[in-house]
Amino acid sequence: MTTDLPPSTRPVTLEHVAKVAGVSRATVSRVVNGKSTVDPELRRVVEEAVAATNYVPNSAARSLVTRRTNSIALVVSEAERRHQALDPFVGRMFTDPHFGRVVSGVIQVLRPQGMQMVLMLADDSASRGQLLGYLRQGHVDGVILVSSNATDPLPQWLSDTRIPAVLASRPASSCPIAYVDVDQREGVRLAVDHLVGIGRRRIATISGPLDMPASQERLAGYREAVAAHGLGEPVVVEGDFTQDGGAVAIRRLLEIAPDLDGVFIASDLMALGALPVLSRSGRRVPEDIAVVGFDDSSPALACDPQLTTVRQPVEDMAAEMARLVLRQIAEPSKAMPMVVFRPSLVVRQSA
Amino acid sequence: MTTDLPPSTRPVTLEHVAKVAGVSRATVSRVVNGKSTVDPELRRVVEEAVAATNYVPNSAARSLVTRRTNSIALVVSEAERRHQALDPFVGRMFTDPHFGRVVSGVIQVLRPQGMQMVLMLADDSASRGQLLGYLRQGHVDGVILVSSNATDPLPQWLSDTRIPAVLASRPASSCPIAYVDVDQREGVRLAVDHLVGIGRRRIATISGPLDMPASQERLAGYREAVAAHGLGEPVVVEGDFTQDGGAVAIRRLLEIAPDLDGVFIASDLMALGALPVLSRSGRRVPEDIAVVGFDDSSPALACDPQLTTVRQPVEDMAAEMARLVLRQIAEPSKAMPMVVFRPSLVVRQSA
DNA sequence: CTGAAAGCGCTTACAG
DNA sequence: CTGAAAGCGCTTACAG
Repeated sequence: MTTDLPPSTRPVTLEHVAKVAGVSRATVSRVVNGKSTVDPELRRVVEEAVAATNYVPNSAARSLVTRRTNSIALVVSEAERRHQALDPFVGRMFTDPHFGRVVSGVIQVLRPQGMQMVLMLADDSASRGQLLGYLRQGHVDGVILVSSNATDPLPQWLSDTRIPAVLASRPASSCPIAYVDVDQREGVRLAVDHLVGIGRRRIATISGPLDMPASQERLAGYREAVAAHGLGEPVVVEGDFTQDGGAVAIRRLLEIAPDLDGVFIASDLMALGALPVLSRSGRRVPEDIAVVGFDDSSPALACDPQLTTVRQPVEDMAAEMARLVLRQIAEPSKAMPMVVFRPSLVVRQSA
Repeated sequence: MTTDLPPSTRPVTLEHVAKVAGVSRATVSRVVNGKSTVDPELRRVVEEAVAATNYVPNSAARSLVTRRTNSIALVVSEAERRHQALDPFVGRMFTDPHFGRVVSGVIQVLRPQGMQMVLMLADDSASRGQLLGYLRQGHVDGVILVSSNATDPLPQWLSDTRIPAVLASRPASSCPIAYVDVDQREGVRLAVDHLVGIGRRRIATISGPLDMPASQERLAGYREAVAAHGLGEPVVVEGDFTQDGGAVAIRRLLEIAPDLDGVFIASDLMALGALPVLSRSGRRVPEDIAVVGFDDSSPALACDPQLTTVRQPVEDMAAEMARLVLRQIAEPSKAMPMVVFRPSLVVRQSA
């Protein structure tokens, strides 16, 4: 528990423990690694020596021979930023609570396995190249890729190199790689069904950027649901997943279709931008227009009224990603599993 | 750029490159590590061989001899959760955008140095013990500690073990360790000065949890500023840095001092909870009560009206933390630097 | 400037 | 079940 050794002493090695226990290094190694083939009495002696010396194995030495590092990379991949000079800070995605939930879910399963997570950012070709070198050099045992970039070459590269890898969503272009995703269409169906259930008939949508697969899926889900309920012409405005973008989009929507009584907004953050516009236009939420968002992120609670929204089980999905890499590491196989989770609807005040 | 090698081939080693270049391993090593003492012609030959073989050094082998891992740990330390069963997910702090900004700032300076960041969570004594073992085993070269835990033993442990380390804020109990912080009092002074500047005289505060040093400092700053302006009795309610807590606190404040015309709220999130209460009580913001928050986090923009708030240069502070660990790693010294940043006031609509 | 050799701390066949 | 020994891939005095 405490650190008894003089701080600047050389680290204790297997050799040292072996001497204390009066056995060979091999035996100490076996005990430390929990191999069963050790005499109980010897095992006890060794364990005492380990405790007495405060021994901790050197992981570099271990990695060198086992070719395992007990760590996986969580790679965040973003499109290249245009105005680097104006915005010197990297990794916009890091400040997204969604990212935090992914980290949480991943760490949750990694930790009990003694696996560590190294966080990497790939946001231009230089960093992507550096990343590949890093992976090929075997610095991590596998990778989980969270990409916000529709034209990301990483999924294909990962797939080519056969490094154990899992994507946080369906790859934009089909490529043989494991991934975890949520059933986007199902989520939107939930939203539209709910709106219809509370009597809405004139239901529009604000989509996400349509170069992102998730946005495409959500829009498709909207169209399907509207058709299924015989709701007439779909009304669609494309948004950009930002708060300001939500405000702009809802204004356009009100111009196009002033008689709306329901809207599905493809992200909570856009809904957060949209609500004040609605309120200033004299429309009450949910009485005049019912609003459903997507994500169940913190903006949903910041909304006034609080947002009814589609929840993805992000932590569960992240945990599953971790399990999938771990499995690939343990037993490399040709199988590229995909796991699709079901979303749920969180009903609050806005619809 | 591309991966020409058959995927399952053995990795290329120094040995291999040396053979191709017709030199010794030592020479290849020197070239790869940029040692200047190599004949230009030989260097060229080696560089070609490296490129031709697609050589990447094995980092475990390198670490084993250099005793450097080229990685640092970003440790998030939280108090133990009470209702583990109800809340199976770990690392609440990860979803805080503040954390994302720290990651961003740290990665920004680590990356050009080829250093990696491993993310670790310490949230109970088991994980703290595991962490210590990990550090002593030399798995990382240094650590940056972000602690939300007032009674965290980690700063002291880190200080005892002499591992290069930097804290993200002043340690709760004084202990000799480097840290970076923002001048909390100065920030509050900015807020109160602004409120006075727009004519407010009856200014209260909602503090953070008073077992946290940052909360104590902010409260002290409030008291100082109120005294400096001769504003009469301080009016204080303790909050808990949550949205709901903000709502509860503002209600109490209105009971205690119904004639308030200004309030400094020690976090934006609490302000987000407070504003709707104010509005429902019939008070307009900023006309009747001017509100200033702290953090300039996303809730500040989610507020309606948008929040005037104190901004900490979080990314800059995080970058500085990274520089400080790096410096400690490069030249271990007794000096335990502390760097204090100046906050600024972001004026929006609420005051 | 270059190379032969030792050594970093571990794991793992291989004998016994 | 246990130990002696080889070997993982690199860096770095040390000679030359």
